[in-house]
Amino acid sequence: MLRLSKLTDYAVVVLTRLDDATDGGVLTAPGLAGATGLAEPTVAKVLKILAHAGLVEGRRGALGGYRLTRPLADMPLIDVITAMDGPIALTACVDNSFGVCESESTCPVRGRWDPVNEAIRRALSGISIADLAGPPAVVPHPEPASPVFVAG
Amino acid sequence: MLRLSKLTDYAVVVLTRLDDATDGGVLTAPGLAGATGLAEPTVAKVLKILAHAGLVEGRRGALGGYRLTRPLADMPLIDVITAMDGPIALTACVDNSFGVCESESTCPVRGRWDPVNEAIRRALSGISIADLAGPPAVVPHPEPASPVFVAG
DNA sequence: TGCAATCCGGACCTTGATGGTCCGAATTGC
DNA sequence: GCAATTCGGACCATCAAGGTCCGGATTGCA
Repeated sequence: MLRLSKLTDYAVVVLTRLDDATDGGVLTAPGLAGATGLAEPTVAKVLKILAHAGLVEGRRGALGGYRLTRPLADMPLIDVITAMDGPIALTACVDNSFGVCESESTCPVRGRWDPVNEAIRRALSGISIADLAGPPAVVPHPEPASPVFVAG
Repeated sequence: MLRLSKLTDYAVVVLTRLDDATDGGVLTAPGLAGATGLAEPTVAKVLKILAHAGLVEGRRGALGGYRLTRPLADMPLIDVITAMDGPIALTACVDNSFGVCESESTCPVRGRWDPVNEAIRRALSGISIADLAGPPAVVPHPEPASPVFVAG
């Protein structure tokens, strides 16, 4: 399905929420859970991963919480995806691990996925989280009569 | 991981192999399995899906087999991915299914993934299977000194 | 100094999709 | 009529993702 994990989706939601109160203030995991409507342990898990990647900063103790390390406009989407889902690699045989593919000797596309990965990586680098949050996103109900579906 | 399924990878391999003998001749599933080194039922499954998508054409009976419906240069990669993995949609809440997201009312990125999907779709549309097969792919061993264990 | 709030790091389990296999039915050429 | 082959579906095993939970460490406050 060429889908990225739900955690990545949650991460974007959490980051945008975190941006709303980044004026020096921090937000706690339960607070973010309440603001986003997501389960508290899930939000905590997302925040931990994001903190590990350096996208957010956690402060322990009472009055602790999380805050952004940089504005969302300076945070390309690919950073979040890489943090949550790992590096962009459509196929396993594209990295430097040799010898793991049993049909290596007969594989005609060996190493040929690189430009594809590069194309996607480039497409994703030009989009920031701020672009996703965009203008105070109040998407008007997109006309339920029209069959809008994003087929490839 | 933003990965596509192995079946898609197999499909590209099978298609390129099929291109080698598309001069009017057809290739059987067992024949392709032998040529690619993949398991026979797996190849058959891939071919069935590709045939259903119209990318290859199957002919039954004795002397039957599969053949390409068009040259690989006219077959964009996105067609194969769509056939094998379904339509490109990074997140579930991007399609027309409304009301399935429990945090729909509070989600700040609602409908914001569309440009991302579009960017990826555009990046993938510009690459054909022929580009992946590329020049008679004999990738020069990039690591001659590394422990090369050819598993197969 | 003790207590409460909060993050941190990991283990754990469930669920769903994926990968892979197999079988019977239909079709075609000899 | 027979053999070869695709077609269509069902079936099962495996694995990663999604989600939950717990103990420990850190910080601020009374």
